Amino acid sequence: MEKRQVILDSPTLEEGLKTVKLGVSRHKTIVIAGNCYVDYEGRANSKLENGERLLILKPDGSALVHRPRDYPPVNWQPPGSIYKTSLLDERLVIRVYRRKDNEVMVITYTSLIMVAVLDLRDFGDFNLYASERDMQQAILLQPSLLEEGFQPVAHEHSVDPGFIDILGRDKEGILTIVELKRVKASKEAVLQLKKYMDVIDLDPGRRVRAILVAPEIGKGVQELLSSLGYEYKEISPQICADVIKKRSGKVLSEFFKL
Amino acid sequence: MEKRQVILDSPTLEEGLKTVKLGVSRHKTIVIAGNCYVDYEGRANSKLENGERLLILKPDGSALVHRPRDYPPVNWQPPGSIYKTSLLDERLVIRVYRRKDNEVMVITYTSLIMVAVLDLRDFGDFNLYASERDMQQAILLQPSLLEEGFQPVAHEHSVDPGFIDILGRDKEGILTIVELKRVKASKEAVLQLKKYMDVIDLDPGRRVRAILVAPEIGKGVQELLSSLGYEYKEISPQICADVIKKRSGKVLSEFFKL
DNA sequence: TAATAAATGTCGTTT
DNA sequence: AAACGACGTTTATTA
Repeated sequence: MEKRQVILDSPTLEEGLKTVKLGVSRHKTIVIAGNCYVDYEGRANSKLENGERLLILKPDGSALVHRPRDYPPVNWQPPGSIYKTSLLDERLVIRVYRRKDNEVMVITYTSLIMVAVLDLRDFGDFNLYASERDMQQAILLQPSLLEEGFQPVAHEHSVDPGFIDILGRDKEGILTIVELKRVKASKEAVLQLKKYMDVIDLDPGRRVRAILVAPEIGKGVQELLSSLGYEYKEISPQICADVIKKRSGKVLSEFFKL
Repeated sequence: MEKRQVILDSPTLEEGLKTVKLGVSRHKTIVIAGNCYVDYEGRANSKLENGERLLILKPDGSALVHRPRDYPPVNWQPPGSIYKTSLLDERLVIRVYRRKDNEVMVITYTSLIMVAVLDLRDFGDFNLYASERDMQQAILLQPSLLEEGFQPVAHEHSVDPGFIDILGRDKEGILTIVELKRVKASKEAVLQLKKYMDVIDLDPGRRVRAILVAPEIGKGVQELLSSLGYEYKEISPQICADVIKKRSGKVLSEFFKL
């Protein structure tokens, strides 16, 4: 079996160029380390002076320049970019161009520490739990999570300004609007809820409840919420994830009983 | 001079473990490629099934798992995480723990394509131009950019709900509130402006102008703006960046005249 | 294409 | 520590 990667330790710029060109043409994932500077022009402009960084070029046209610190890349291009490599004035120049926003990022290497062309095969599933979507699912599966007697009527109910996360009726039959947040509720969340109430709660003769669901709420936000006559219910996304897991398990075990 | 990097092509898990441990203890930047699965538990939970990915471990405790596609990492930890590597059941396990939020990401490699321990030296300056801050600076340097006769009075003026980007007087001496956006103005931007007007424009006998500055504005947003009696002025962050560049040049040349 | 909201958002600043 | 807004935010969803 032929080798699926080419890894060069301290290559010359010429060797690096040749290998990068090969990797780009074959749509491989390329990792480059070396001394470089980076110029970016597009929605903004930036200049990164000389230093040693990692560059990752992916087959889908996304590119990342990483310093040896920080979580976000210092410079980047989202997917769909086009790579052009060349040797100019004793420098390896990698131009990453993105048509959208007419953006260009140019990485200029003056010396190379490593060039790796990798053929990464990745078809594994990725699943994320405890998202806002999961909170919605959990309450739809087990409405008592919100409160006893709650009955969902609709979810993602389209109203003028957007979508109501959950629309339902409480045990008294009163129309109830539910807004979900997977993180501490902000003033924004209350305003979002208000926006929906402004179009739903038009008839003064009919009472409508508004409930903000979140794992946490600030004092000021709670005050704003109360001043509008809205309510807060503490539910964490993790608990929702657990509910889904249990319910799925139950569904599965019930399936096996058949 | 001793080599500043260790690069292994298709190492065994044992070799990989040894090299990664060395790199971690010496606070190097580590790049690993290989077949792995990833589990994350913290603010949310996730499971990434088997596949070939890149892992980057930085000396500051930030960690990134990159698939061969997409701009964002599929899994990650922000700076401040702690690495623990071990060999378990014929698998190289890298545990990345972050005290904040009690988050843990576990990458389990079943085979290795590459392990690179790099000593990246990076002290280069990074500068970004055409930020919202730059727009503020440009208008303060050259107020006519906003409109003829405009006179800034204050910037980042603290009022109850936050900070007014620029506060000034127009050529008639009328108090003017300016809100800056470096991207297309959204409804949010108008509401932000309204928030400030609600506390500034209290005296009906005194006229106060509100101007939203942005490179672009949507039709609906323009309507909302107009309905409130506010104004829109088109200015791009790029033009502001140019003004700053020119002005700095002018200041510099004036400096040399002395 | 435009608008809107979510994100394991992250990151800085200011109270 | 908490709140708030910027970010080259990116990304997905929906009208």
